[in-house]
Amino acid sequence: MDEVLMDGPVEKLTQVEPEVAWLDAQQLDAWKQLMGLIMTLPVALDTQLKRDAGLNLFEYHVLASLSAAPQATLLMSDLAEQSLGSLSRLSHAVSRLERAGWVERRSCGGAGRRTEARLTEKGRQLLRRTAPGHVREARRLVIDALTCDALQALGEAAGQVVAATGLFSAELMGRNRSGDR
Amino acid sequence: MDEVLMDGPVEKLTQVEPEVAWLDAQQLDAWKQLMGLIMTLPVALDTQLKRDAGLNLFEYHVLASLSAAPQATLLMSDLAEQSLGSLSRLSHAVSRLERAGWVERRSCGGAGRRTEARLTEKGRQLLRRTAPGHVREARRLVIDALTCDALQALGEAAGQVVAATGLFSAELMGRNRSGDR
DNA sequence: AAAGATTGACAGATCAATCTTG
DNA sequence: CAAGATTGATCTGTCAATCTTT
Repeated sequence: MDEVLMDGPVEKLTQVEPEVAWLDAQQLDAWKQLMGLIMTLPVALDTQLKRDAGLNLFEYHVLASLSAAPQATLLMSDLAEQSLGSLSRLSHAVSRLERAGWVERRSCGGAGRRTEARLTEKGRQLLRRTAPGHVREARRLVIDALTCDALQALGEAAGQVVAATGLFSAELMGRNRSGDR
Repeated sequence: MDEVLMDGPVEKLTQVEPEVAWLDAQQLDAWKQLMGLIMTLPVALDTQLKRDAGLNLFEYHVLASLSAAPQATLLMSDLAEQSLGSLSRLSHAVSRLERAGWVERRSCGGAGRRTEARLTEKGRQLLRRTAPGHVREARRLVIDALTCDALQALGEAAGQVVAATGLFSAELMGRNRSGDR
């Protein structure tokens, strides 16, 4: 079985492509496991949350980010960063959450069309009810499935990948380097 | 800033919930990095593939799985497993790929409504053109962003998470345990 | 005009229902 | 009828265009 996934086509490339180094067997194996993770874990987490609370993972993150903020309130653009999503994705999500009565919007002064989102009491209650089941799933799939060291290593590596994408500010994800604070 | 994400609400639970152990600071940090990874990496890979080849990551996996199979042909249900997706998701995806002329369906005898998918020559060419850019992105974001050891650790951990979800057969993901074969 | 946010059209995923063949 | 696959409705995310406020 000649894999033509990441170790390259069998035939020589005659492309303009500036020569890529294909992956060796070890790298390829790690890559496949990682693809398994990203195709699998979000689905599993979404499924549990949707079943038990009618939320998806992103919406959960939105509620959780708000609940952690002073006044349970955050500017939309800050909330987007905290929740690891685009502003557009957030805006749609908040519309849904607002419709359900879990979040409220409030436009506030300042440059641009500044808007704050606030977690309602009803939203806080939902989160309180939902968190235990979510944590249980997190433990089952990840935390308790790995040794302490393996979990640390996973976290470290994940952090470096996120940094490499450049999609979210380093400070946001920060606070994990060994022994600080 | 009292986080109410995974370390639990500040107030005591008065739920029927059978007591969950909240995450400690280290676990929480690893979890957050992991969430960063799964919200971030698929988006980055999809973006590159869509821009350069009009494919998303799942469709790429479908083509790649076929190209690695004998006769570049696979039963739909086997292809779904190989590509890490549901049968329904696959069916929709193959319809698109077929419309574009990259894959062909062919119903074949046997129990149920057995159908084989085959990579066309045109599909193989697309994959050949597309692979280098995808590998380059994989290197940039993951392979070359980590030390060799960190990558191995990431792969190992990812494999165990996939196993914990139970979503894909162990044999499928297998072949990575230390030193076998 | 620039920052901040929303919108609508469209592509893709999921779920439940349905179809097909042995 | 059971295994295998498809379908359609519905929901979510993305992208580009647009709106609003300073």
